[in-house]
Amino acid sequence: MPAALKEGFQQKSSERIIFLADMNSYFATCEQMSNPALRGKPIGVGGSNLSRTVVTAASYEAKRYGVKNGMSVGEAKQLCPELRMVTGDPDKYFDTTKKFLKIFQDYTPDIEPFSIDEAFLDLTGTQHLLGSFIHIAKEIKKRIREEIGSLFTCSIGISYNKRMAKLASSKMKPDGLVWIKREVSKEDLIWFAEELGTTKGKLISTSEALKSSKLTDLCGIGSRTEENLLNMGISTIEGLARTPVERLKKRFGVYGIFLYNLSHGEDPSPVIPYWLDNSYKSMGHHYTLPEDIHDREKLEPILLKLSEKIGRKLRAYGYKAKTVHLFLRKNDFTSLSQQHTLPFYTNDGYVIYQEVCRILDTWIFPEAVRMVGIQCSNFRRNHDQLSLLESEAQKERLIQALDKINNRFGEFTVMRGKIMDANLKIHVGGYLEDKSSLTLDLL
DNA sequence: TCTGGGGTCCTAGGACCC
DNA sequence: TCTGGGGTCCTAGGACCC
Repeated sequence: MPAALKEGFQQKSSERIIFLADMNSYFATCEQMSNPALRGKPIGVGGSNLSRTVVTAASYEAKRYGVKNGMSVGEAKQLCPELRMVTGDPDKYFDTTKKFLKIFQDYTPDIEPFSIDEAFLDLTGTQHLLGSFIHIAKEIKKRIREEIGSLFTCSIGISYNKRMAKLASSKMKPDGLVWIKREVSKEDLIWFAEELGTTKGKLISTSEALKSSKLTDLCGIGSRTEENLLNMGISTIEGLARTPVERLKKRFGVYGIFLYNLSHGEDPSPVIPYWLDNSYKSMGHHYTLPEDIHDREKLEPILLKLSEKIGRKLRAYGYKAKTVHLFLRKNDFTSLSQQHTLPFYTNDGYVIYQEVCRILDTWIFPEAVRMVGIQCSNFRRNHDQLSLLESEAQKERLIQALDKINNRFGEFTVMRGKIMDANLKIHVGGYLEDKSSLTLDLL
């Protein structure tokens, strides 16, 4: 092996090196780690109401039966009768996410979390410091197993831009290590095999990778765009790549240029480190009702609960919001949706709730509601912790007190009277609608 | 087999201001 | 009284991701 090759590929100096690390069957593995009884078993993680949910994440044991993420529980159980459904616990997953991001930090500060279970790493220019990229990828895999949990595996895709790295990571699941390079020589293949050792992985060229992929395998092309392309007579990535960019621009606008680039394996978008942009643009909660609701009175306590939850999240992250968005899904899957912008910013769940009610006032209440969602947007950073007005200040102090209690004892230890009426959760206490006085009735 | 819950970005049209 | 054009804010809706 020539010494020059040992150093790695002859990358053009302008070429970037991007990793996408994707945790495999993430939620399911988190559940199997925290509950040994679930290990080695086909499980699915779903929403709070397991009869009206979909499988958010299936364990690999379940995937072997053909269970896929996004499948309804009924369908999944047909494929795999012994499938065990577990209600998801976002806080638990988020804690684990923080752990693997911390591992990544040892290799580069340029980390862009892409979702709760995957992140882009820009390793451009770090090779001489850290050794070959294959070595880094192998080490990351090893450390995740050793430091976070033996069941955790991740697929790592390496390429010269984000979307190709993403495609690479999807080419071998679970636990794969795939590099997509513009061109692959015989020497490259030999070097790669040697570096890889016993680790599962492969090296493929861009053209090979694109040829073996469907349009929707590319991150950024969903079913609607696929349909639209099909109507234009484009059914493959090759077909898309042959289409004049002008035609795509005419049909899709700016998005057309993105599609054109994508079909050629190009994606100029930078890795944006989390420390440059960790801001939220919106926060919300959706809730699929255990049973359809037919009248407004039954829905109100749930709306209040969702509003309070958003308020707490806004406060936790130091935001105030100005726009409130209400969304109802009827049992026939049509929906009602409206947004209102307030003349001021708020992080008070009750204010959000009141605005939701004002929207509701303008609607004829549907016959049967299946799902309800509230979303807040139009944020401002909440620098002034306490308002100047004394009544406002009092309200804010109360909210802070509630937050403290909730943070200590878990969500909804303290709830407003109305939430208790809803009988949604075991309640320990409540406080009166008169927000100037805090009354805790501890049972 | 009836389809969850958390987000992101973009476009287009209307209101309003200067 | 009529008119143009730019900028911003707001709402609705559509697409995408995991």
